[in-house]
Amino acid sequence: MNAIEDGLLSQQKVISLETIRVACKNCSLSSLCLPMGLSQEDVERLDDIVKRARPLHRGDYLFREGDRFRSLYVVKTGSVKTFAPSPEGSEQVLGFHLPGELIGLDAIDKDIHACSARVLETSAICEVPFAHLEELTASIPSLQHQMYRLLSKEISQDTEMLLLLGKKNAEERLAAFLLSLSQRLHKRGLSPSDFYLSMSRHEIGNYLGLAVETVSRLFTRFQEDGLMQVDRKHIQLLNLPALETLVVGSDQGRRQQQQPG
Amino acid sequence: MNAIEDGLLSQQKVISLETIRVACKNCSLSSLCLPMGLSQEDVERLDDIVKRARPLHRGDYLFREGDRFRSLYVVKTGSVKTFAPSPEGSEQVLGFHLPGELIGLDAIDKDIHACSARVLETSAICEVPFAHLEELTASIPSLQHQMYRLLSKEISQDTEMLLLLGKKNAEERLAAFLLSLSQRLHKRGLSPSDFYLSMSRHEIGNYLGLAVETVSRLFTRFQEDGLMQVDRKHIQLLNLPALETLVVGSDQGRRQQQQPG
DNA sequence: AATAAGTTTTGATCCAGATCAAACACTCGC
DNA sequence: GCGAGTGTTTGATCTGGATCAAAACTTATT
Repeated sequence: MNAIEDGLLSQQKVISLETIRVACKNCSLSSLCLPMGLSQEDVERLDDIVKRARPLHRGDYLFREGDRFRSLYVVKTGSVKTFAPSPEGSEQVLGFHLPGELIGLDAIDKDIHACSARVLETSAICEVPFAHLEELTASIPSLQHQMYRLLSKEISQDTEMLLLLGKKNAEERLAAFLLSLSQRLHKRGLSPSDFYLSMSRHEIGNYLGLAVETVSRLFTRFQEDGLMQVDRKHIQLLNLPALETLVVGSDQGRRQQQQPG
Repeated sequence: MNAIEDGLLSQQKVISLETIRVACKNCSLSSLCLPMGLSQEDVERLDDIVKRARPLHRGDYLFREGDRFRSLYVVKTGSVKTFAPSPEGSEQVLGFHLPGELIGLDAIDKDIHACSARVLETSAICEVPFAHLEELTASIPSLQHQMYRLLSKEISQDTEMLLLLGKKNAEERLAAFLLSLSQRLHKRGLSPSDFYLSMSRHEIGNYLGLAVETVSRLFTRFQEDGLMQVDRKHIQLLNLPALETLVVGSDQGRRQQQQPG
C-alpha cells in the first residue's frame, strides 16, 4: 500500500466528511486543473471520481517506478518531485510539481510508472483514477479537450527543457529555472518574486544537469550581481527583467544550425 | 499555403483516385499508428478523415513555428525532423520521425506550432485534421485510449531524452541514438543493423547536444572499436549488445543523488 | 572539367563546469 | 547544549568536449 492510499484510509477514520469535502468547484486551482472550462454540472461529475487524501509528508511517495499505473495525481498544496532512476543508483530529477499540476501522465502508455514521485514538503494531493477519468472524458467533450491540452502541454514543457539542457549554459539554466518557478507561483496567486524553495541545491542541480557546487556558486553570483537575494531556501528575485535577459542567452557566439536542401 | 496542401491539390489533378487510395486498413504501419486496436469499421471512419498527399521532398515543411495548429501528421515513408528556433537564429533539433510516428502533438495546448517540421528525404505523409480526430475519439473509446497512449508515449520519450542530455556523456548519447534508430527501424520491419542516416552529422550533434566534430570523432572511434561500420550515411551496427552496454553507462563514477527526509 | 558550396574528418588548443577537498551552517534527537 | 548527520559554500584542480583551424571529400552548377 502506498502513502496516498494509507492517507485515504486514515482520513476516513479520523476526519469528518465535512472537513474533507473540498470540491473541485470551490478549488482555487480549478482554472489550472482538469475542471478548466467545464460546466457546473460536469465539474460535479468529475468531482465524484476524485479522491482526496489527508496531507502527505516530506519523503512520502505518490508512486514508485515500476508501480502499476492507476491514477493521475494533482498537487493541491505543497510540492512534489518526480525522478527516474538512471541505471546504477543515481537518479535524474524530471520535474518539480506545484499546486494545480498533474502528475503521472507519462505512465498511461505502458500502464506502469517509469518514474517515482515524492512529496517535497507537507502537501495535499488529489487522486484521479484514470479509468474513471477516461470514461468521463468520452462523454464530456470539453473535458476530453482539456485532457488533450494537458498532455500536450506536458510535451511542450519537456521540449522546452530539452532546449535548456541541449543549448543553454549553467547561468542560463538557473535563470530559466528561477523564472519558471516565479511564473508558475504567480499564476497560482502567489508572489512571483518572493518564495521558498522546497527542494535542495542538489536536486536543483540534478534537474538542471549541473553539479551542486555550480548551483551554489551561481546563487552567490546572482546575489552579488543584484539579481536576487538568497537566504537559505528563501529566495527574492530583485530583477526579473534581467533574469529574463539572461535566459534568452546572448547566443550570438554559438554555432549556427544550417538548413539542408 | 504550405507544402502539404500544395501536395494535396496537385495530387487531385494528376493522380487517379485508385492510386491515392491507400487506406489505413492496408497500411503496414497501422499497428504503430492511430488505427492500433480499432475495429475494421472504426478504422474506416478514421480513414475518412485522413488526407494523403503526394510525396514531399527534402527541405519541404509540414508546418512552421508560429503556424496555426490544424492537423497532426504521420510519417508514412521517409523521415522528418522537428526543430525549435532558440533565440537568435540557432536551433534545437527536437526529434527525427520515422514511419508510423505522429508529429504535432505538442501544439494541441496552445493551438500554435511551437516548432517546425521539415522533411529530411522524399517522404509520404498522412495528415489528420485534429478537430475531426477529436470528435471521432469521443465516439470511439479505443481510439481515445490510443490517443492518450500516443500522447503519453511522447512524454515518456521526451523524459528519456532529458535523462540522456542531463546525465549521459557523448559516447553514451551517440550509442543511445544509434540504438533508438535501430529499434525503431526494426519495429517497422526493417533491418536493425543496416540502414542509411537521413540526417547530417550536424543535425545529429544538434539533437544530442554535441558538436559536429564530436559526433564525427565518435563515429570513427566506434568503427575502430568494431562496434559499427560507417560509410558516409550508410551505417552497419556490428555489435548491438556492446552498444547497449555503452548506453547504460558505467555510471559508478558519478555522484549519487541523496534522498531527502 | 573546373568552380563553388556544403559536409565530414582530423588535429591543436581552450575553457566551462565537473570533480576533489575541506570548512562551515543548520537541524534534529538526545 | 552537544554531537551526528545532512546540506551548503568556497577554493583548487582537472578534463570532456567545445571551439578554432584547416584539409579532405561530396555534390551541385556552369
